[in-house]
Amino acid sequence: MLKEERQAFIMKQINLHNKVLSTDISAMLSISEDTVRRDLKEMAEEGKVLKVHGGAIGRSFHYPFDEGNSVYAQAAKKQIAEKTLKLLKNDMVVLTGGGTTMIELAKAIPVNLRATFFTISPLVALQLVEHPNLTVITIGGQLSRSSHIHIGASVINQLSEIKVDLCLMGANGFSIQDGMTESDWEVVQVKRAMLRATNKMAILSIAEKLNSSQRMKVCDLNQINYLITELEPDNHFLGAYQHLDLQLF
Amino acid sequence: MLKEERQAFIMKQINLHNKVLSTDISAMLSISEDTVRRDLKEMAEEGKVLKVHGGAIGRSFHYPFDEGNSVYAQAAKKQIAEKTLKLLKNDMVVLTGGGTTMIELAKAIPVNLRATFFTISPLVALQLVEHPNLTVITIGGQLSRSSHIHIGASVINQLSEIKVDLCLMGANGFSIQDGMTESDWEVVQVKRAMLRATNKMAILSIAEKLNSSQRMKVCDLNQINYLITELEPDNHFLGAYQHLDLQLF
DNA sequence: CATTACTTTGCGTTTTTGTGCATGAAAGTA
DNA sequence: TACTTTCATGCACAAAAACGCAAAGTAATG
Repeated sequence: MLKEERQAFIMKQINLHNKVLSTDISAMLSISEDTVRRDLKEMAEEGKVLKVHGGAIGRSFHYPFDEGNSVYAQAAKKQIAEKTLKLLKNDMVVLTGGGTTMIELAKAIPVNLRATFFTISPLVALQLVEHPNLTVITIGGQLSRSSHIHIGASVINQLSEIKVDLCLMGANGFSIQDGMTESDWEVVQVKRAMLRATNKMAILSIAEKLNSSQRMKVCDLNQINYLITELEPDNHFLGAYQHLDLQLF
Repeated sequence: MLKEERQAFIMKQINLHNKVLSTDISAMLSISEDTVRRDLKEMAEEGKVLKVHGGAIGRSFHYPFDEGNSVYAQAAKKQIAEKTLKLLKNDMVVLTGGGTTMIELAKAIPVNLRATFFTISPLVALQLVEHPNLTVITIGGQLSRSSHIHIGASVINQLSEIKVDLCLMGANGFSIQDGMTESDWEVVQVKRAMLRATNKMAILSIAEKLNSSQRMKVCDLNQINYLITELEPDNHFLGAYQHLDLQLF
């Protein structure tokens, strides 16, 4: 049997079932597992499949929307993501919100981090689950059309039943006078519930959003433990926040 | 024997079997393998065949993987999606699984449909929420790395609390003998819970997956109300399913 | 017809490629 | 932790390809 035939067969199986086990292919084609593994390795190098322990899975599931890097201030958000990594330790339980900054963080997480992530954002969940050592749990509920996060009573209810080490979220409005603010009532409810579900709260925000306010208050600044921006902590722009009981990154 | 003759013969064999082995041709025509190799090399340079170690394969063989949209059998899946639309009525409550076919369905839903969709797939949820008149509710839980759907006890628990009009899901294995089958135990559990949560069950599957079985059984065919494939209902390939208490589309 | 130039073919040798097996390392699992 | 499965690596062997070369065939020309 030709190598190409075998690989075509494997490809077909993957397209059909989204995954193959080396042992299965080996049995089906009566060839050694070594050969299968070498085929999978080759196909993986060509980008046709994703090799995993025990076999391979299709690549088509690899998140279709993430092409086209049209994220606003992406460079800054990547910087923020890098800084945030310092807060993440092995075996932590983390809760995250949504937003493009959080997506950047999800991408930036090192592959060897072993942790559990709760998230209310399906996008973040899909990004996180690409990491082999993360357990990803989506807090489900009604999906908000505008913010692409889960909202509603069911989300708040589920959040009331967990307690995590660290919560990461973005901020819509953030200022000394008004604390953390939002424009959407539903989102406010969810963020408050997230606040109650965590020991430590970190806000990831580009500096541009600081000193701005929205209509509805989420919480006071004293409830925030960490503030992570793309600026250096001693930047004069952050002056107003440097004396607070709030760690800058 | 003339070179043209030989190459015509080789071409015929390739059209017939999609591949040739150098040794076979050599034996059949009583010429040296070198000559065959040289012929194949020449034909490959003209683009007539694809030369591989051990022989050659038809052009149509290797190509399909590289070209086009990376979703397997997307045309068929779009057809399935179109047919499925007939089952959807305004104000319905629908539950969906995951998979590329379901994504295609989510894309194909008309903008004016007003309905509520529960789904265990974050990808499907994100696609559905683009439609202005749909309410989208994600059944959250642990996100499966391999299938990108939510699995686990929490999912099953949430499913036990809802009752929907129609459930749409894909099938990994589907046959008269074994019913609907899956290869992943967790997925089996979730699918069974989905079955319990719905009044009507529709299976969306490309015909290629019919008459194939996986290791674990989800349910018998009599629990399925609709089977939607890309084929016409009276297609002879579906013969075995035409007499069942199961509506074909 | 003979000569020349060129192409095709087969054969022997060397290189490359593909496959299976053994071993120890790594990853996953109970 | 201990145990099993899977993986990577090196090795041996076989199959196939590439290469050079010589023999045989082909065509053109004087």
